[in-house]
Amino acid sequence: MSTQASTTRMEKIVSLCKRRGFIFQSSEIYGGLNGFWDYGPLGAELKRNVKELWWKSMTRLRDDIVGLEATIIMHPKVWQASGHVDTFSDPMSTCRACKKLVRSDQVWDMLETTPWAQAVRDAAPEGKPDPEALLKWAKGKGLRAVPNFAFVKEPEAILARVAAHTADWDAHGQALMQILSTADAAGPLAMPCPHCAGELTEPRPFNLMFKTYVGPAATEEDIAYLRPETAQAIFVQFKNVVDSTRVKVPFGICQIGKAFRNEVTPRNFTFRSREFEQMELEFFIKPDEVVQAQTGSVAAFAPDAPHTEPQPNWGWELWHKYWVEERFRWYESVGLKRSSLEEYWQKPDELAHYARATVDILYKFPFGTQELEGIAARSNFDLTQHQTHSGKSMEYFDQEANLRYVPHVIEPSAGVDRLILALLCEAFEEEEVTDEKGQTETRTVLHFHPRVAPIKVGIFPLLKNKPDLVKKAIEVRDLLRPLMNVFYDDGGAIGRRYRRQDEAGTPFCLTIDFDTIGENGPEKEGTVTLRHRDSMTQERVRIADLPALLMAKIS
RNA sequence: GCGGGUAUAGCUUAGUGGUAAAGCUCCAGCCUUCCAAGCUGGCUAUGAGGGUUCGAUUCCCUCUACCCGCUCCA
Repeated sequence: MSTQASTTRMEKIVSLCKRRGFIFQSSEIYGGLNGFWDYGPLGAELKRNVKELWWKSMTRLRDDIVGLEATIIMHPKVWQASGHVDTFSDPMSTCRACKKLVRSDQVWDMLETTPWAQAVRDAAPEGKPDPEALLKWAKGKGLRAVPNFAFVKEPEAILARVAAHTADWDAHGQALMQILSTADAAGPLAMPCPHCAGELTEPRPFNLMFKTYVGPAATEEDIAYLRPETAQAIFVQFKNVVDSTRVKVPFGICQIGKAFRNEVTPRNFTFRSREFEQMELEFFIKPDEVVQAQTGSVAAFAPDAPHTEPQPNWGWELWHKYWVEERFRWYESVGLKRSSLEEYWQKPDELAHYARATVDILYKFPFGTQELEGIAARSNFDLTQHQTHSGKSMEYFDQEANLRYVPHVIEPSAGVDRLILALLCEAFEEEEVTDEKGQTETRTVLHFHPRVAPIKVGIFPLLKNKPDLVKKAIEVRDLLRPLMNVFYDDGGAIGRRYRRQDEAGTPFCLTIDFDTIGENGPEKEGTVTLRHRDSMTQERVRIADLPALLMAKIS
């Protein structure tokens, strides 16, 4: 899809979301708030359905996973142990030339291995600049390699500043490098961009964690954070769950909940938001050594073998693979085609320091193929961290193996809001429809899987000025209402009402007509028209059969 | 945070330094025997703040939000 077409498609989806009440801008009447979105009536139903299906597939349909619902604000030490306090607050600089965003504290490290920076260091033995060598480089190789470098642009003027420098030169050449990077003699000293040698802006703090204060005093000691992920709560409560539920490794703890990140750039509608919801599972497994000791071997990965039935001799690799496959199956069950998804194995240099392997499940959004879920093999990093920081043992006693160990973990971690957006993108279609008169028109329809559709069935009396039809329609509504989300509508022509439900993604509509109330003979009495959203076909169904028929389709 | 673009009704668009226009949607009524029919009536808008001006939706500035890049990994 071209950029133009994909942007237009995305705009249409955003517009539909607002028009029909799926997603609104947060605080819209005050101008909105960057990175925050609300779900309207239809969106709220859609999201509830999705979360419910995930929760059900994790907890109720399995006997090896239990649920948890923890608080958003936790002890600040949790985030020190997890590493978030360190990794989520970086000073950042932007390059004025190439506009890249760089972590300020990594600039000097990055320059260590940069060829052009090495050339500059070569022209300054022991950190003491050699003006002739520098000038030669600036007018030759430097000019070709890093034309954005301030020194290359004005070698003579900056060399004069180097000569006027009276303080000591440091052996790493940082003082020299800063003078060479700074274009404005009157301004503060700059750092060079490791990518293009352009001038970097002043470091600015980027705190990705939202801070708040616990208690009214609001002093430094009261600082707490809104959780940037739900996973840590699971690790923190690991012991309590083990002690209270009789679970045995391998087992999982799952949680759905809000998380908060002060993103640099919220973008792409709800895709990257500052307040978002996660569905995370931490699946605890035996360390490979324990599996080895118990079963004599750790099963090796075989590319063609299915990994649908867990085995006692599985090590982390097979458990990881198992969860990747499970998660793909689940995405297909809520209506994302396998062909719309991609599986991406992170390269070794992309892996977080704690991860042995991470697979991303990506969805082909109109704005690009982007991550819905990451499935990480995290070893026992997190539990060990919390053991160290809290001083409390996170060891599990394995009766079968007669061993004590800190379990390893496989973490499938999904973004709910991203999934909702993917479902909307997947479902959205503008169809050309030709009517009886040969006129073509556009039918906007959301092809949600009935399982996730916000409204399951629309219920219409064919005509609203015929009390018998209305009365019967209300009876049908009351019959189905306790079982599923129904929408009763008697406004406008019947075709209009069908189309309204198409835009809402309602898979079924029922029309109560004169046959239903027995005007055309007893054999048709008690039947209604069941209209299907995707095919627009109709069938005749007995009212008495509706509950079972519809329940089968939506569950 | 940086660069580029955009901002008029619920949606899509028009227009103007002097009363803001239309289509669709929505609401009410009439009509209507299965795919956005018709008739009548109705609600609703210049993102926020400041400046220039007798007068600003229009010109200028600031802010905010959205879209596209840099960045990001739920």
